Parts: sequence; structure tokens; C-alpha cells
Amino acid sequence: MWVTIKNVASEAGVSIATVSRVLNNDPHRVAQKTREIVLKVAKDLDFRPSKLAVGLRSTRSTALGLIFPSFVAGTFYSEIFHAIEDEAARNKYGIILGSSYGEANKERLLVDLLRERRVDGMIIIPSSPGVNFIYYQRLQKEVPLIFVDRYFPQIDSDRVTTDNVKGAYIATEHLIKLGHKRIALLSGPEAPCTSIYDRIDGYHKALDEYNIQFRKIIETKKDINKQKECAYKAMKSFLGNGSEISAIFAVNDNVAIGALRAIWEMGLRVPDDIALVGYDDDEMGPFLPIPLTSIAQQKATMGKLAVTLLLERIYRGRFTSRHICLKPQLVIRSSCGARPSLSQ
Amino acid sequence: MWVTIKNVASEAGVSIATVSRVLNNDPHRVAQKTREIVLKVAKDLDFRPSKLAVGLRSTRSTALGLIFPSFVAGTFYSEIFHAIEDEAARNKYGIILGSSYGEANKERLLVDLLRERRVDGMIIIPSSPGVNFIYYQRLQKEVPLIFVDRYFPQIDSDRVTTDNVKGAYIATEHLIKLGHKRIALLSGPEAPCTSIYDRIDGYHKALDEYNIQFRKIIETKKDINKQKECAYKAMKSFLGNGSEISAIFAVNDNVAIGALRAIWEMGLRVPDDIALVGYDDDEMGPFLPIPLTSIAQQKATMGKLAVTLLLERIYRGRFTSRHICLKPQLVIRSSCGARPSLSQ
DNA sequence: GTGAAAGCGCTAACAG
DNA sequence: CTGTTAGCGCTTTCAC
Repeated sequence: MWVTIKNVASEAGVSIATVSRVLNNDPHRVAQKTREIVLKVAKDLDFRPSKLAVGLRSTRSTALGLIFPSFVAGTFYSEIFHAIEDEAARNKYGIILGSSYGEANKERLLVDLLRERRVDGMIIIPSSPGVNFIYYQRLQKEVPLIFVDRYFPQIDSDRVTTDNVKGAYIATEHLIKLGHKRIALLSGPEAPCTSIYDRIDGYHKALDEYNIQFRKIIETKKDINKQKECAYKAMKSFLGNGSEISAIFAVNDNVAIGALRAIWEMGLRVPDDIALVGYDDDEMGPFLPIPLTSIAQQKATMGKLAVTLLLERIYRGRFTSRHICLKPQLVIRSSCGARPSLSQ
Repeated sequence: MWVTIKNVASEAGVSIATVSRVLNNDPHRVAQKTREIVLKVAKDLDFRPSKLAVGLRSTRSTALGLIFPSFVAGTFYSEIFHAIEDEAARNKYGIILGSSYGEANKERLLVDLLRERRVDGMIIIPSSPGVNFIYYQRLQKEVPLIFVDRYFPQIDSDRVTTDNVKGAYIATEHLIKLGHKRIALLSGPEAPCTSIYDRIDGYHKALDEYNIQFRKIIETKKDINKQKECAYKAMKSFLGNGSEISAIFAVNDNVAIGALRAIWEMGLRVPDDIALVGYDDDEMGPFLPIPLTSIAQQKATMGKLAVTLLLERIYRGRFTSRHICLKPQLVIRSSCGARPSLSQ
């Protein structure tokens, strides 16, 4: 079915050892003539060495495992994914992938799948930190691990995250400086995780610092693949109760999009009646009825760094763990009510 | 580093053959007591058989390869992907993934990567049918292949697509019946491919059938990861030239979103000044300033069927190829100007 | 400069 | 009922 090294060897009239040497540029010298023949045959037969065999032999599979929550939940994860993929490909690494849908059980099943495939490292956006704690702690001893975006505070593994406290702080402060005193936080449908906790912290921190008492957290249903809809419903019922808020900090752009629609349908205007700031700087932002002010994360950098750190462990055997925390950035559009020109 | 069958065997005080038998429920009977011991040890050690070794041995890797254009280009591909992933997981299959970004060269490189990993089958959304024709024709003899969404008319492989001629026909006809006589087609930034060609055909077919002479195809730049922006720019310059059209059929929702924004910024109203129909029924549709009328494709079914057909070939050795063509459906919202209640 | 042979982890045929 | 062994495709000593 597949062409093997044997086929190449017999076709070229040499031993498999020689074929292997030629194809791997073995320091062992091979006669120029032999080399050419082998190369030609390998090319004609379009031979690709089996990574299964190579992996078995070398105890290195040149594959990385990824566990993501979902790809339909906005482009945040997708962008990180593409960066990972590109960087992996540059290093001749393959990607084996699974989506957890934010379910801790599914996540464990996926990890086991990756273990069976003997990936050289795993990049994980964990769903519910806390639940799989012991599991990952054990796993870490078996294979290099890096957590992206979210993490287990108790596990001292590599991780690359965004400073979410700061991001939320900036967002909230921005609204405060615009004169808002009644700012609500619109929560997302993600299971509890560090990135969201940190954003909530940042929200409170900003309010504290500016001596604002008013706090309000609007909860949404937890369905990661229907964030917009869940947020839409939550906002609709919240506004229906005639709550007096003048601004909203949404924990991500997806829920902001749902909220925007709800506000609009209730006959209110953004940013005049309610100002809105999102998080993630989704590519949809500029195309919304009211372009969305948001907090940008360095998505591509996160993905690229995840691979770099993993390969560092795999190849250079680094054992001390690294925690990289990237800076978020405020992107001003119209939904917050600021004049973009003032700050850009 | 990893726990192997040997570790389990020695720990349990049996041979590796016995461990293998127990773990694979070999018809060979194993003493109940031995079985229990092995199971316990395997569990304690959290042993996972190496798929590398199993794959080598059985010439079946239980992995499927996927090649997709991109994940940030709207949720169309993502939704298909999730369906594939779910169905694969149900059959204990893993997914090895690569994005081609619509580049034919990259696509070939990715195929080679999948070949090296000895995947049991490949699911491909090809980027530029025509370019890699001979390549795929050869590949097909090596490994089961299925094309999704787009395909090579010349290659008689399995494929699952949507009836795009019909989808475009329905969309265009819908606009015609709403009284429009000057309907433009807004093209997408995808490289030329069957799905888009078919939609263009459907557009012309509807116009032909209703004896409408006016035709206009608005081209956009070809950047798959910036579809909205490319469409936005194309529309802006098109409208700037004072063209007289009353409706637009956009080849996908992404470009429709970009167009919507351009129309809006030009001071025109949807659907009053320009009616708009998209394609794909992206989840963003209901959240746009003017909820988007669109043509829905059976994305989940496409993904699921792709896996099913592939496994059919892998396990049941089917050799006749199957072409599945799913029916599209019109989803009426507000952007077309129809009263949803009329048709729902 | 090249070939023969061992062995990575596993399954399956063959003994016992 | 269980152990021994060959071999999947490849790399890597060790001989010649």
C-alpha cells in the first residue's frame, strides 16, 4: 500500500541502511553515485519515510498535541491555532488536535488520545482548571506541557497568558474616565477559568481605585458554542428589568456582540445610552453596527511562543518552567463613546 | 519516559503477549485472575498502548488527515471540522490537521506530512482544483480520499458537497421574485473553485430563466483571511462609481458582512436601497445590524458524512466512489426585504 | 563505502 | 491458559 524503504532499496539495488543514510544525510559518507541513484529512486517512487516507524525507533514522534475548547466560538482560538500550526510546520512538526467543548471529561479523553499517539508535547487551553488538576500534575512528568490563555495556578508548568487583570482594568478605567459610574460586567459562557476570574478582578480593581461603589455582574448561560445568543438573552432580560447602568464591560467580544443586539432591540443606543467595551479584539469588531472598542490580546504571539517553549523543552531539555504573561492593549472604536482620534 | 507493555508485563509478572491479549479482549481465553491483575496494573500505571507501534504493526494508524483552508475565515469550515472531529472520536479515530490558506503549494506539503504519518484516510477541502490534479489522482491510489465542499471534476473520488448551483439559484430567484431586476453577484476572496463556480452558474441560470439581461460580478481581492475587509473595499469602490443595482447576492456571508458595512457607510439602506442575500448561514447572521438572509448548508452533515464514507472504505473496502450532494436551504431574515412571516 | 543485524512497542501465529 | 517469537519500517551500531 505505502512505499517503504525496502522498495526504494531493492529498486536502487542497495541495502536499506544505505537508503536511510542518504535520506538522512548521515555523516557516514556514501558514494556520490550511489547517493544520486537512491535520491532518484526515492523521488520517482515518491517515498515518504513512515513517521510511525521513525517515531518508534527514535522515541520522538515530531507531533504536537493540542487541546482547544472550540473553533466556532469566535476567532480567538482560531487565531492562536493558526500561529501554533505555522510555527510547528516551520519546525517540521505535525499537529494532532481535539476540541474539549469546555468539558473536563472530554478533555481527559483527548489527553489520553494524545498520549497514545506519543506526541512530543502538548499545548492545552484547559477547560475547568481545578477539576483536572491532579491529572495534569501527573501528566507533566510524562510529557512536556504548556498551558495557553488559562492555567492551573497550582501547577508549575510552562504557560503563556495575557495579563487579564490589567486588560480588564484598562477597559474599566477607560469607561470610568469617560464619566461612567454605573458599569456592569457581562460574563461569558465559559466554565470558570483563570482568564475570566482575572478579568473580573481587574474590573473590581479599577472600580476600587476610582472609589466607585457600583458593581454588577450579569451572568449568561454556559454554552460555549452559543455565546452570542446566550449573552443576547441575558442582556435582554437584564435590560427588561429596567436596570440603571450606563456602561458595560463584556468579558469577550462574542458576548459583546450578543449584548449589542439586545441593547439595540430594546431601543437603546450605543454608546449614548449604554457604552460598551469588549475583549479579544475579534475581527468582527469593525463590522458591527457600532464598531466595537475592545482589548486586544497578542494571539499570534501566544501561539508562536507556546510552540517555541515546548520545543525548547523537547530539544534543549530545559527543566525550569517559564510563565510568560503578555500585555493587552486597548483598541478604541465607537462603542465606548470616546473619540478615537483622541487616543490614537 | 512512556509506560510500555513491557513495564506492565513485568509488573504483573506475565508475558507481554498476555498483557496484549487482556487489553485487546483477544478471543484467546485468559484466566480471570490473570486478567484482573493485568487490568489493575495497567490502570495503576495508566498505561496507553503506543499508536505508533500498533500502527506500524497493523498497518492502520487510526488517524485521519484533514486539510482545510483556514479557521479564521468565518465559521463555515469550523463547523464542518467539529462534525468531523466528533464523528472521528466516536470511532476512536484521531485527527491530524493542516491549513492550506488556499495555497496549492502549502496544500501539497501538508498532504506529504499526512502521508508520512500514514493516516488511514484524508479529508480535503482543496484550494485550487486544477493545480494539484495529477497529484491527487496519484494519491488516491495510495490512500482513501474524500473531498468536501469543493472537488476535482476530473477525479472520480468520494465527495460530499452542497448543490451550489441550486443554492445560488434559490438566492437569486428569491431576489427576482421580490421584484429586483438589477442583481449583482459579489464574489469572494477564494481561489477559483467548484463551489464558487457553481454559485456563479446558479446566479446566471436564475437570471436566464426569468429573462433578465442585467449581470454584474463584483470581484474582491483574494485574501482568505480578510474576506470581510476585501469585500468591504470592493463594495465601497463599486458603490462609489454610482452603479445602479438594487440587490446583491454575495457568495458567502463573510463578504456579505463586509458589503453590509460598505453599503451602510455610503449612506444607503438595506434592504430598501439595496437588498442582500448571503451564503453559508454563518452564526453571525442574526447579530448583524440587518439580520442576514442566507443560504444554509448542512455543515454538520457534510463533516459527519465525510468520516462515514472514509471509514466505509477503510473498513469495508468499498471501491466504487460516491458523490453526495446535499440540498441547500433559504433562510429568510431581513436583509432581503421579504417578510419572514410570508415564507416561514 | 556498504551491508547485516538489533531493536523501538506492539500483535498474532505457533508452541506447549 | 500462557509464553516465545517473528516482523511491521526505520535508524544505528558493528563488521567487512
